[in-house]
Amino acid sequence: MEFKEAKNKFIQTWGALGSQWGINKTMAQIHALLMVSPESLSMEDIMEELLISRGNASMNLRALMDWGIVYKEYKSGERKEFFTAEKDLDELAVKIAQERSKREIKPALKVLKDVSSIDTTKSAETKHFVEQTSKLYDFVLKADNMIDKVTEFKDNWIGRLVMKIMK
Amino acid sequence: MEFKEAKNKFIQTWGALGSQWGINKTMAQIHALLMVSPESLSMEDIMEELLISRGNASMNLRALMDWGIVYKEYKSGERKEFFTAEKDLDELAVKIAQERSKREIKPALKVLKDVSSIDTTKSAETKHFVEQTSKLYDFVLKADNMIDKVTEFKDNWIGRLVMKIMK
DNA sequence: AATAACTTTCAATTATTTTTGAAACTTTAA
DNA sequence: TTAAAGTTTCAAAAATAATTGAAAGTTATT
Repeated sequence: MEFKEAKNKFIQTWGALGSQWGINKTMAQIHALLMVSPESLSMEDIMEELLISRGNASMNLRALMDWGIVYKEYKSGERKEFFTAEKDLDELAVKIAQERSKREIKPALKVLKDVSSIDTTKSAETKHFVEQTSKLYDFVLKADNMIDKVTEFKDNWIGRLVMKIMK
Repeated sequence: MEFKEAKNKFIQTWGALGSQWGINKTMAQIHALLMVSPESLSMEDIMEELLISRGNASMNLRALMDWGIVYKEYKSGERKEFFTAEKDLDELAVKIAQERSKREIKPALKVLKDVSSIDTTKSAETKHFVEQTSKLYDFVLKADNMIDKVTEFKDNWIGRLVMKIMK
């Protein structure tokens, strides 16, 4: 396998993985492309490499910047904007986790809290419902708190110890 | 808010969350419904409650059973099949994680390994590519190993200690 | 072995999401 | 201040994914 083929395979795979996880294909592909580009790329470069339209590139670059995992760069003497990806993978993981927590988990938690707070003096069915949704609330809250803790966690000694134990 | 409204809100929210994470809406809704049902439900019950077709119910129940998070039950005297959800949340989380690992992460890892193994004696661009994809391979492998370890992890003492530290 | 009860399959339809492309907008340089 | 270079927006089109429903397939009962 030579470079061009490997690069394309990587971009396609990353795109497919993204769409299985609720991130749109182009967004994941742009990110993949920027990850393996030693130099920052212009919108033109990206459109050309991925064969996508200007609008598509613009919208997905905006989304990636909103997620905080792609940055704009200005080159002196150049008028256009260049883009580059967050390449520190720990940083990347934390940002993605935080963003998804904020957008998806936090709102779901609110609903779980609400629905698990209904008056339970009624039927057995209601009791079971409240029981289950309360458990779910606790569980999701715990999982979500772990995300919040990861940033600090990966820097302290016991964290590193545990990482080691987990291989 | 009374029971019926709460139940509906829960099912809708869980369905929406599912589709943001690459699980189809109906599949997540059926699971949600079974989670809060004290009794196991027939396909008929599920169709009626979620207003979906027989085919849809059948296919998504099959998928949930493939994931190992919904089980068939037979009631004596009844000819039809009843369904019930895994209600132990730790068990649920582990099964979902394992399933997604098997279906999505493992194949992606294979690709990462392949593309990061190309001949690096060529251009600087190639060197950078191999460097980045190798890092990614190590990172994803580590994350995936953590999933494999969670089952045992949650049962042993240091695991519980760390859980406590993480609040 | 025929029939009734129930489940699965899958081509066609419907719904949802993504992408395009051209117009509107913004910024910079002359 | 104008025109060129570049970017964003968004309605319409295309692509993708989910759903239906009826026919085919199974299994249990008489």
